Amino acid sequence: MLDLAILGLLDENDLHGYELRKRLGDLVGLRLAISFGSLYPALTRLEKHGLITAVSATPVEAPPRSPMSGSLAGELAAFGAQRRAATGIARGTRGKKVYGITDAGRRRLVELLSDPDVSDDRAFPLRVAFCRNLTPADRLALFERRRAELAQRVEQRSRAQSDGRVNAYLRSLRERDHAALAADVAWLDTLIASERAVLAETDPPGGSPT
Amino acid sequence: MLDLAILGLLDENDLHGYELRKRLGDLVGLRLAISFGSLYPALTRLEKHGLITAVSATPVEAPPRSPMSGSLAGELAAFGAQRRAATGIARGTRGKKVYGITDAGRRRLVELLSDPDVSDDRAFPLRVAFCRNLTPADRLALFERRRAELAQRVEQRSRAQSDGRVNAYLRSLRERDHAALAADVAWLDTLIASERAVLAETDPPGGSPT
DNA sequence: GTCATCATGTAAGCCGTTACATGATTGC
DNA sequence: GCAATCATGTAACGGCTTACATGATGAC
Repeated sequence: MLDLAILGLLDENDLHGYELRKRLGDLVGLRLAISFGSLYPALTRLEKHGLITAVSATPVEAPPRSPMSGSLAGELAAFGAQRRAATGIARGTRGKKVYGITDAGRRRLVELLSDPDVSDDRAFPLRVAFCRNLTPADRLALFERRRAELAQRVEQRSRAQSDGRVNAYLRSLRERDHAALAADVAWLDTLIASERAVLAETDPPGGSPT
Repeated sequence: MLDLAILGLLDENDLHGYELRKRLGDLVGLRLAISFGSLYPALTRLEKHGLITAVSATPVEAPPRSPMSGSLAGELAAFGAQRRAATGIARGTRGKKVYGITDAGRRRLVELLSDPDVSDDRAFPLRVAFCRNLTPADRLALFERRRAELAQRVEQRSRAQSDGRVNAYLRSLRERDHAALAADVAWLDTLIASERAVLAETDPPGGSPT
């Protein structure tokens, strides 16, 4: 799951570990605040496997680093950054290790997104977050598999539900659970519908008459 | 979390490990299919700590083990539990290790239910499932703490949300996330309301005027 | 010059998993 | 007798956490 998150984010931007973690935090809300203790080893591992690579320079965008965006301070900081670059102390090459994704990494990302197993509730939102890397058809397949998975869970629940000894809290809990599942299915239905629309648009409207 | 589940279930019924696991499965739907590899060591540990104890006999209820239930079979099993060798049918004393909760275990259960930290999304449903072991006031406090936690998450989301570069999938994901949170808050509100009603009933309707 | 923040990393440990090993009971 | 299920356990490992250690940079 961590791999997916890292590859997905690096596919959008070159980033260093610290920044990567921040992005993860507000990516989906997602309750996904990975700790450094797992992030850095993961980065090292991915680099060793050739899926990402350390690119020494340019943190991608002009980093608006501090809230006190007073133009004076900002320009001073920018000036300092250049000076330091000139003198070889440049922030961006020294302490920081900026990573970028490789072609192999991109392939791996698609592979992770295409995994037929959609039962992991934590990972699925991540896969949706980065699913722009899939073809419309594969995206559709992903959503439909997930929908089937959830539908199956609904069915399972309704089967096992009828044991007599349930107190009010248990019942309430089950109702909540059921409602959440139903909402998720409905959400997937909207995703599926819009993906079908995209596919219909891409295909010749007349269709291919065999 | 496992401890909570085990103690909660054993507080309802004496059970052996195998059965315990099955109950966990359909307790809340809850995506909580604990494996034996963690269940049995946990039982051993809890027993060592005196929170549960092995009670050799009586699987609690007449176990409707096979479709050919019939009161006869049930009574034979109950009988056999005491004098097993007589019929050779009873499977309730030999291989099985039936556990029951101790007073210390019950205290521990209440302690776990009362833990002020309500941020664990997996554990919270379990706590609701067993919250009948709390006083109405403590139950109310539990629900309210959880509501506050979720409200805080909502707030957090709405703050971090406004970074420009979000594609359609990310946006959809966030909407889903937000809807799920809102639904959960609404659910807690119903729990809170009904708990308040209980408290109002218990308290003298005149209240204590100060 | 000192403190907060940014930044990277290691070590130990927790909590759970899968895989493996064993054996009793029952149906056929 | 043999297979399926019930039942208990151990061993190895996985993924992530917390705590710890280190150091650079920038604000004041």
